[in-house]
Amino acid sequence: MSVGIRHDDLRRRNRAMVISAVRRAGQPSRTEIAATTGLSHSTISAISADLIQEGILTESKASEPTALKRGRPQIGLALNPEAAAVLTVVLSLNFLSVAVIDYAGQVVAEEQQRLDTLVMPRDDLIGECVAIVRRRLQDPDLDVSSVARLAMGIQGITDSHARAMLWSPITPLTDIPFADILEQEFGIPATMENDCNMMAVALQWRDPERYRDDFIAILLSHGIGMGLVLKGALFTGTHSSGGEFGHMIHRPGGALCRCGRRGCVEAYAGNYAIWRSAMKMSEDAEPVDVGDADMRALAAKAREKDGPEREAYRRAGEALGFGLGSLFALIDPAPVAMVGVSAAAFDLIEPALRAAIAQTAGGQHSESISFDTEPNELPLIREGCAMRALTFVDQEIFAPGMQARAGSGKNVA
Amino acid sequence: MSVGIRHDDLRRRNRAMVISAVRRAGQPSRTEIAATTGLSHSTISAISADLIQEGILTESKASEPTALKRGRPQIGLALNPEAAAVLTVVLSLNFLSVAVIDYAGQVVAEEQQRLDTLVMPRDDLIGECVAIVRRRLQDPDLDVSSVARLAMGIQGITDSHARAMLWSPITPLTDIPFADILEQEFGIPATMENDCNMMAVALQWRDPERYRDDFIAILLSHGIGMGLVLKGALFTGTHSSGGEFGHMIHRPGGALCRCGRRGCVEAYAGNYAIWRSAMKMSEDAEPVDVGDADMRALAAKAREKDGPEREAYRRAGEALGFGLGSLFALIDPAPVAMVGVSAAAFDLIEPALRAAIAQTAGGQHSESISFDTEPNELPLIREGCAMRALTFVDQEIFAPGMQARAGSGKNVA
DNA sequence: AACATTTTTTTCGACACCCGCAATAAATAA
DNA sequence: TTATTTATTGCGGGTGTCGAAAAAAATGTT
Repeated sequence: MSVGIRHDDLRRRNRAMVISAVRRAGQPSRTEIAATTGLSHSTISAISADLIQEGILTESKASEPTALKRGRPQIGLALNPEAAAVLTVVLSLNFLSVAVIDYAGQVVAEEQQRLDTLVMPRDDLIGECVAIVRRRLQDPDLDVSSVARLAMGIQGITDSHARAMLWSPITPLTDIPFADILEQEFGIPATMENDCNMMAVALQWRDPERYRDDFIAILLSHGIGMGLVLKGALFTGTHSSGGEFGHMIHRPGGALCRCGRRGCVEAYAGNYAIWRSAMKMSEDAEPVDVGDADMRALAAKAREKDGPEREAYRRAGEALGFGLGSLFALIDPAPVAMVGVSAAAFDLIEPALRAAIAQTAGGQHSESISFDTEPNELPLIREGCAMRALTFVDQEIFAPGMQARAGSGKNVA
Repeated sequence: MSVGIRHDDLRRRNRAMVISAVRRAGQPSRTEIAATTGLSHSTISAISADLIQEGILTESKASEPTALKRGRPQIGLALNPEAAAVLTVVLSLNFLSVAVIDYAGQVVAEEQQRLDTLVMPRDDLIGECVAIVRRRLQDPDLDVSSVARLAMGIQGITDSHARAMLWSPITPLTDIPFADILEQEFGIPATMENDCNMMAVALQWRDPERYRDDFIAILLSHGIGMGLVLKGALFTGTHSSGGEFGHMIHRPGGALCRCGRRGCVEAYAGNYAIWRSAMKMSEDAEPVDVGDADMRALAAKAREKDGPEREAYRRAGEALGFGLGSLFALIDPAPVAMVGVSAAAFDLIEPALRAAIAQTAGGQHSESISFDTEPNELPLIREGCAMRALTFVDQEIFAPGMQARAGSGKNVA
């Protein structure tokens, strides 16, 4: 049922491709773009002339350090920062932050706020989110009409269309259609993204060498989350955001998980599980939230001497290793980024993880699987939301389907 | 790095789309094709005139039963059976079969053969495969030059480019580049496909209502295999054929698996595992191949009275249930087809499977997950290979990139 | 300093493709 | 026999891309 390609789609797609090439490459010349896209110079010339005229791209002659070559110097093309703006909202445990980002990807304003997400009633939680966005949009330095997209990120499960939060560990509330709420409130298209997916998106932009076609981002925090990129594209479930790595089964009928079930990977490797194990509490003990400082202290103790703390990290590593082994059986091994506060304790986790993965089919060449760590997840999530929103603007607003293109070309420098 | 769309790609893609629409719909009229593809009537008219002229499609006025409508009757378009042919090779335990299929998908010739795959030396195994293909190609009824593609299917792991068998349970041999071998021998493009992937492809063609965008085909046989379709496309690993569901970890350090590791799903749910368990053998006992007749007898005994046989199936169901639960945590639930000899014993497996999956995050609405069974996998594998090869011909040969189109239009009726 | 060389970018003419609309074809209903 | 309905084809127009040539903008050379 895939649909045919019309003649006008052609221009649309090639426009999108040029924009995307510029966003990826920074300041490519027309010749470079022609090379990477495979289109002819004439076409690139025509499209970029359009884009410059519409104020989406600018010519940046500022490429002095090139020189030293014969021939006419290349003219770098860059994204016009004033072409549009996007706004990100990241909601995490007891913490809310927003940022305004210009079209070139630079943060131009931000605001953060503490709040008790675990106990707030539904209307308050929604209200605070709406209020902080409104404050940013009312900033006199900001041209509201240029804000073309809102992207919200949250820890937990979202639906596969990125419209609503279905479930989250940071609140007992469920099924909040944040995307619809924000759209109705501000009249700006919005999405509700899963935090780990956004981490993966951000990594892809930060380090495209390492994180390109296939890789995994795992959040080691209160819960265990995963963002998965396969064949260059973000992998999502068929109904939800999917990739609930933390709730793959490690030991059938095993330790109590925060999700209410038993034996999930998270029930051995989540912060609360490590804590519970280190404190020699029962595996049936109710999960509790553990502060980052406490986790760091726990890791320090585990490094100091062998004892229940070290054993707790060992068990976490084992659960993660067998879980990754099962995952790798499905998708083949890929580079892994460990993100979050417990990623700072990865030295304690890694030996058991590697030992476990080596016992699985997916870990055939376990020594060659490489792990990278990044203790702070929030900047990654924000960055991912920003890039998600910006690429939406690139594709859907600046290379629109069949809508009138009038009105989108604005803010000419 | 995705490449731009050139002007000539346009026609190519739309040609491919028309062919694909005809293959899917059977005998659609030009108007129907225009509707499903979204292209204009003029375009469809022009493209189908080309395709008819080249002998790829034919007009089949044979649609008498339509009638009863006013207006000019539709002219059905059909694939010209003589436009090309493909050849499938299915290699399974002690069994080799080939079939020649015409462009419309009808089997025109087949041949089968027993052989001792487990003990054959490398050259003999390859030699037998080549020989049986050669015999079919030398059939005087067949125009060799019309054979446009070979597709071979094998139980086991293949590489992600469908070129080579990497590992298979039917032989101790590894890394046989069957695709290259066949191509060199016969000068016809070939692929080496994973059996379960082909089962999934076949199901998608057989019952597109049920098996469309997202579904799972699981082979319950000597080993446990899986073919996975996500968002309408066959899912493969990044390096191998992937989807080694049978080697996800059910119980860390548990029963001995045929792969040499411990605790895999297959070590509880493969035929040998069920047999081992029913015979009250140790979980460390070396896996043995069990005949289909023995498995059917075992299932009969399990149905008759409660005992170790029934318990063995229960355990298999549990392993499959927890495995599916972990899988569903990643991709969300989807319809499942159980294929293979033990699928005929699914009545014995299902209760424990459902009980297990209900204990997992992926089994949230476990009662709504539906299972279908199909005891005979070989026809499915062959069908999948055939469709794979035919769609390749559709896309790469009859809607070629920039190659000269001369020489592909042949066999005009 | 003038001219040659190199490389990038733009311009121009040609060609291919798709679309919309009108015309034609082929049936049924009145 | 004529009107109506539906399917298919033909034609003119518009748009997009490509290739080749020209123009532009630098460095090297004499």
